[in-house]
Amino acid sequence: MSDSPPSLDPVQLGAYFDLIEVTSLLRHAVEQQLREAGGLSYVQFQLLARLGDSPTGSSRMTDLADGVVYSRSGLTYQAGLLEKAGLVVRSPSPDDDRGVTVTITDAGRALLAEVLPGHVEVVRDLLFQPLSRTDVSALAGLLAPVRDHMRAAPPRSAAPRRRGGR
Amino acid sequence: MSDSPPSLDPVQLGAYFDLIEVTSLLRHAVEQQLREAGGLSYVQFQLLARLGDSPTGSSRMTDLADGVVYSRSGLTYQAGLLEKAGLVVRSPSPDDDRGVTVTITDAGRALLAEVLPGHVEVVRDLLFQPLSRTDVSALAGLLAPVRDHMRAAPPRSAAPRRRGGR
DNA sequence: TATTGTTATACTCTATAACTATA
DNA sequence: TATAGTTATAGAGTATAACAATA
Repeated sequence: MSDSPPSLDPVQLGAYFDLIEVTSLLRHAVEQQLREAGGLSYVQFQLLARLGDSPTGSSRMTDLADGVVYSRSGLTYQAGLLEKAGLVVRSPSPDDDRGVTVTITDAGRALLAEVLPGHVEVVRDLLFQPLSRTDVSALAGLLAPVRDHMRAAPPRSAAPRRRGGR
Repeated sequence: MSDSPPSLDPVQLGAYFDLIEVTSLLRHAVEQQLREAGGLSYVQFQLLARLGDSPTGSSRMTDLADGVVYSRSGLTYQAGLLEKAGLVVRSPSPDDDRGVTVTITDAGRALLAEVLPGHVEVVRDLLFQPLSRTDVSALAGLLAPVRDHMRAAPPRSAAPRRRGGR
């Protein structure tokens, strides 16, 4: 089961630990802000933000699930919550009768707008404050290839049978 | 409520999104590996790893809770699970009769050893594969100050009244 | 037959508040 | 009075499997 060096070198280890710690703390802080400012979980915020970014303000369930790394049923659950709160609407997809199109409502946009400044503030104060402009560019440059690599490579052990990557 | 520029610049935004996406995917993959290889959640793995790293193999509850960003009761819950599984033992602290010392057992160390290679493999394949040695150094160099900054700065909006940072 | 989405269900995790015991 | 830890409890989130409807 182990056919490779059993450990990471110290620098890798440090980078890995710091990455985990930094994002844990950031996530924690952001979730708290979102909860207090708009009663939103991070996933709900991501869904709203994604819809808000879309030019049409809508998206199909499957595309949303793929984008947010989520199970189907989990998305149905969250979409149900958002719909109950009046932040999105679900309607049958025009081209595919099996599909469901989720659309952000005006109330959804309003809540997004209300929550965003605080969100941005937390991210800036916590993540970017100790980084120079150059640092941020460097960070972005390092993360982009990793992101692309991860998107391309399914977890190997997981069922690569289904679709893109679950 | 908003007294600052409402958005991040595009480079910051990209870095932020990529950071979230990368760690989400990494976390997902790692959690799956840990679950399959040893029936451990990520938090449980973190606790075991922390104890395994300690020279004595033990730690006080409070120190563990602080380290893993956790509520007291949450740690009690997890420690209970680990103890029930025979991976750790809890005993009264020698110096402070209020305290509880958690110690990793041989079985805990064995499980850790069994799970670690696969864990390392996932991290290497997913996170480090597209990064050169120099890249990793640069990443570590960027994350370290952020980590220190976050450790130092409590979420501001949260109650800074209690202890370190909840 | 494959895909979309929902439902039912069961489980894990996390946090809050109340409580006990020791410093 | 303050701190360490536990307990009770309640709620949110997640995933799996079975299902209905359409492609």
